[in-house]
Amino acid sequence: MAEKSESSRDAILAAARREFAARGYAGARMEAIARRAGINKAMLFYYFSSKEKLYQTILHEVMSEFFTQISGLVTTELTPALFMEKFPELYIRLCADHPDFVRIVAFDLIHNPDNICAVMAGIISQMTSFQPHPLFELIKRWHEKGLISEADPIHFMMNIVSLSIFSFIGKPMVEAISGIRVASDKDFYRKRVTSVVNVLKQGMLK
Amino acid sequence: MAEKSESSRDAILAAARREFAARGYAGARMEAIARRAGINKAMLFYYFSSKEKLYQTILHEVMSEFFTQISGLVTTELTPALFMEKFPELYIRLCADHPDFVRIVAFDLIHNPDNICAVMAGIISQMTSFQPHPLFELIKRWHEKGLISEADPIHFMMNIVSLSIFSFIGKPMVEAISGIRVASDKDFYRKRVTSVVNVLKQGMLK
DNA sequence: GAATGGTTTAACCATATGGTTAATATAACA
DNA sequence: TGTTATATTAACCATATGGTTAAACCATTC
Repeated sequence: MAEKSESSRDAILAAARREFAARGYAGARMEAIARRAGINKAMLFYYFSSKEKLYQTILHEVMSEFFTQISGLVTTELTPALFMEKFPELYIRLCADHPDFVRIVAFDLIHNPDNICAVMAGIISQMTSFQPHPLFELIKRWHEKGLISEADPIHFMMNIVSLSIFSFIGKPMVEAISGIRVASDKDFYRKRVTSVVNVLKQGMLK
Repeated sequence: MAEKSESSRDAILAAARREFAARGYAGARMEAIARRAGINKAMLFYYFSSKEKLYQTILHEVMSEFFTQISGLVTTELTPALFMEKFPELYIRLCADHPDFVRIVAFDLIHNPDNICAVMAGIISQMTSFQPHPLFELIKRWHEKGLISEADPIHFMMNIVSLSIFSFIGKPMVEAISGIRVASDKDFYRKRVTSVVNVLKQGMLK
């Protein structure tokens, strides 16, 4: 019985993730989530008392996954060069493997930044393995030692994150404008990593 | 009377732009648009026969503005260095001046890429002053001449566009993670331009 | 000043949608 | 086997929402 209940809950979460990713919060339909999960709509409200609550659960799940993965990076003996290699590598793979996550987070960043920022802050404060402040201090020291050219850690990170993530949102746009369609997504993202790492190391390493 | 009609139409368009940007297509309410425009809801349907049509009008308007501005760039005698300076400069200013535009386009890129790509393609094909294919050919030639390090024009453009646009979506995220709040948006985006231009020129120019 | 044509409104309508209820099925356990 | 707690469903409900209608308003023209 516990099994059945678990499978229902999981089915709901999986279906909800897809639906929210595909249509955004306002566009998502509880009915559609139920159908996708192969259950009755009333079940949704049995397991999750409201649309809002279901959404927050998903959001939390998604963000946790991301931060857990990233925390693995920062523990290493970090050099700027290593960081600029490993971060895009990890981030681009992560986004490519979980396209739904990117859409959900991006949507919330655009339309509900306060909420998602609160969720992030909550997750970070609960994690013992990853605290961002030391990372930003480290970046500052890298510049003081003359290892990197960008003095402001915010812009340093922004450059890395931009190059890593944006293609997942902007790819269709660049394709539409250029008229060039990338042949295979897998190849595209592999090439993306090398291009990003090159630009970063050449562009920000002193 | 023509004045009054024009002002109603314009009021609707302005209100719709704000509402769609704030809540996305599905979350936007025709009622709310009417209220924001200071008119009756029925007026919306008098001027724009449906929500979908109103949205498409906005989308078209927004994209046209963008492409018109960008077309001004490409006509110049273009060198890679010049391009890497002027493009981020223009793009970041444009996005900072029209935050609604960014949100609308980003939303559609995430949830409805086919539609917005079709709109883009339509606008480009109608413009005589900007055709992207020659630009992409030019980029290819820059690499053949040994002026830039990235061989693939798609990734070359992707790097430039990513660095220019992403901060408008990701700023709250980086702020939340770092715990650092940027003091003034104006200063932030000015610094953003210099940081981006530095990375690009150092990172992609040979 | 009445006819004309675009503009504006209040009052409606049909339907979609988040959410509820009361009853049933099912497994576990005493 | 009867009791209990959880899981599941069909049928509802209230409200929100995109869209409509018919009448009024107003400026212009004849």
